[in-house]
Amino acid sequence: MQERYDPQAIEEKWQKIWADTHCFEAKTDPSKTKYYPMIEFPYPSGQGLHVGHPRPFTAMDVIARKRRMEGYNVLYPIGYDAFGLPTENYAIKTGIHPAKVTHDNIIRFRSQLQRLGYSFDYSREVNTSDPNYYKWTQWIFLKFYEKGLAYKAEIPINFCTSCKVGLANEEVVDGVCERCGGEVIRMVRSQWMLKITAYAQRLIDDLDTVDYLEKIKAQQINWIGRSEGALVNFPLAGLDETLTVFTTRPDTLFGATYMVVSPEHPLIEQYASRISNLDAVRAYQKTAAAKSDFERSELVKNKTGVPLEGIFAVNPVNGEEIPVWTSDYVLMGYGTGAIMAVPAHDERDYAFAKTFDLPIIEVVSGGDIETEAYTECSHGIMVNSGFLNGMEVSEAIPAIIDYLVKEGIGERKVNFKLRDWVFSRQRYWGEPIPLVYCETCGWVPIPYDQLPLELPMLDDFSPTDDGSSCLARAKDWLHTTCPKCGGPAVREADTMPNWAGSSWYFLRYTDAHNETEFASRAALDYWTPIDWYNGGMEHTTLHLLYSRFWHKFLFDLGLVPTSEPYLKRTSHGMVLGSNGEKMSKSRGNVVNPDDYIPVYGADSFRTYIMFMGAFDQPIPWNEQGTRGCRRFLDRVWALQDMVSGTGDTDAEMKKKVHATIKKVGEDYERMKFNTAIAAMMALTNDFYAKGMLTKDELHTLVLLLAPVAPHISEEINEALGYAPLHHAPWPVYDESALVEDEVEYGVQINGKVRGRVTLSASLDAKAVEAAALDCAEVRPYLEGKTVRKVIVVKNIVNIVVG
RNA sequence: GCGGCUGUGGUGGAACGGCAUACACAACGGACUUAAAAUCCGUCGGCGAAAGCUUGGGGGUUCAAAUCCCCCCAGCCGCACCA
Repeated sequence: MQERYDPQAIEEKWQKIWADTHCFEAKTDPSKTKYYPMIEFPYPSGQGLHVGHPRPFTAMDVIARKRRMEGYNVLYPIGYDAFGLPTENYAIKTGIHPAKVTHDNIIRFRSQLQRLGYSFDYSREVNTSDPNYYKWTQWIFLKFYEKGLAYKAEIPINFCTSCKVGLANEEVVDGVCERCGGEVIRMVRSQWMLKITAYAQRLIDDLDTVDYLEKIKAQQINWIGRSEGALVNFPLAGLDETLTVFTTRPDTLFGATYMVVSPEHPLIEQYASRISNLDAVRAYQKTAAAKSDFERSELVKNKTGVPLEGIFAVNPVNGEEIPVWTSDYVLMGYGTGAIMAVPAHDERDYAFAKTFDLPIIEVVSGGDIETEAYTECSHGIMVNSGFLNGMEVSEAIPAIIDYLVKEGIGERKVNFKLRDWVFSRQRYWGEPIPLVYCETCGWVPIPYDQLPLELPMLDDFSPTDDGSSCLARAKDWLHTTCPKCGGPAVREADTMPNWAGSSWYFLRYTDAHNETEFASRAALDYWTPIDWYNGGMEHTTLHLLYSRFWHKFLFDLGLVPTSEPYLKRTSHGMVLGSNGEKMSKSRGNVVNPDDYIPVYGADSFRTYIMFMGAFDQPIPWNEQGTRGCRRFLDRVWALQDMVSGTGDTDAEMKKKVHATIKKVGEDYERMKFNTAIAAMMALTNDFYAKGMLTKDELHTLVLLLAPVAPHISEEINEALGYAPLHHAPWPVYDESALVEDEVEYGVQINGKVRGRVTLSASLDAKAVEAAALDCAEVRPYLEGKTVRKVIVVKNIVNIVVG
């Protein structure tokens, strides 16, 4: 008689064995086939792990453990994305140094992870805020600088006029500062940028070479936002100057009745003296500056704007003079910051023209421009458009572009929504940007052999009055000498964004302790690319794109062996609070796994987090379910007392066992963890119904269960007398055991199931059809009707009558 | 607003275009117990008198639709300085 299932004792025992034997520490060994699964490393927040973390961690632990059982050399690493805003804000509030806060949080995270029994290789941990790590982040940044892909630009930041601090978008709530409710303005600062747009086309094209979920590819493609069109130059009346616009619809050029420039467009400053209503324009610019791009495009229905009185443009194809307006629905960051407005065929322009009573000229027939813009863009017929008249839109586009090129008034242009990456933050808790500014030499990089450029130790982390990070107050650190000329120089006081360290951490895992390179070529050649990367859908556009960009850059320098970092990318749904809302401290609905492990055990917790719902869908936390999974593991444990004999109980049970092997293996690969667990529950129920099982059958069950609930599986496996199962072979099903000799057919009349017949599997379709027609349950439905057609497919017979 | 996704019993969910509701949770009944808990065994979607109807609503494709297409409604995620 086995003792009662005691998860605490079992889990402690096996976690110690795994740690003592270093069995999950990966060894670079080219004689073995590697497998590199990865999760997104966590941000070590002060709240510790919440129940959302274990969902992806457990999922990939299942994959990692299954791969080991399949004989692969597995690297399943873990690290900490440790720079960032919450830690810095906590430091400002408490005066405790962020490095200390981070250190303590990481200790807590690690112990929580270990208690969940993950098969991480803790010997390769990375911490992005460790100088030995960010030395290489800085090194890569200098490579970007060296290749001309890091540059300075004037970009607005959110600035709280009351606390005098630059704010993240997230800290601006309803247009005011989240902390003090003060007014937030957009203040232009000179910031470092990374030229991700240089890689836009390759970031789209290379998606064809990787196995990402289609929705992830779609998100990336839409975010990059490639569109083909033309640049068109509009001369300004009476000035030796043209206003250039980007348009995807050059075919509608004859319908352009006015132009709009963004409130930040340099044209306004350049010709300020000619604008007769300058006060109104200035006032409008000020209002627009307070809004984010997001707010601007959101308020699409109520269009606002001001004409630039005194400035007119000339439509280059028909010589018409048209007014120039400024409006905040035109964004400086997209295209040229100016548009030609064709209200008849663009919804935003239509709304604007209606608001300000501007002319609307139809140039594509087929719509009703009295009521709405007609935006059909392929088969409409051109009208009121000179030489384009009579063409379909699809013909008119190349025709007008040829004309523009020939006349020297425009050119073909591919445009991307993707913008270059603003890489400066006015913060303390980030990687220092390793450049100095010298009056004589300009921006000068710090020599590679002087990296890392460490953050200076400070006591006060609050920002300075002008919005610079507190580094600007560390005078001893800030003032230095120019590495080039030896003259006085000032360090860059901005730091890098949190995204920097997470853009290459997967490379460091392959060789985490290397002091002379970010990773050795041998380690990179063996371990990269990552075979399977799972993460949140919320990282699909930014982190995923940024890290692919860095990887391609390193590939171009010959520093990594592949142009894509991840072969496969999947995503998990968020675990919501029990009220169905996103878990957050402010909502008070955060659930911590620490509350459940002592009560139910880590295995029950892991099983439930995988069982609770479809892995790719969001799901509210529900404590009750953990109890159900504990009940399941109790029942598995108690199977030990029902073991009798070896081999198969009987042919019927053999079929069930092998069907379960097949189902569980396939479902793990498809990330259908919930149905894999349901299948193991069902098999367990079958053993109970039978009242017995063999030793081999129990062994098979614990092998299947091991990736999800490794501790209890090891314990039962050991009690059965087998060697530890974390490298035991994954069970193989016997196809011949699955063959059914009878099939139950559902018999439908016109698609509705009316009866069923059980027939030998060897019968052909004709015989099945005859048996179905003769079935007692369906005969009444056939009386007085003509059988028009009978379809026999799989285990369905559909009889069409009329 | 733009982009992506989701909608099935009291609840979480299952279902290569092929018998809707597997597996659990909750509830209820029984056994065991002085009793309770635990455990084990069992019942369990709704409406309709019935034929039947029923996968957010409406249309379509198909022999067959939760699944594919179109429109609508509701909700979730992201939107570039949260990570």
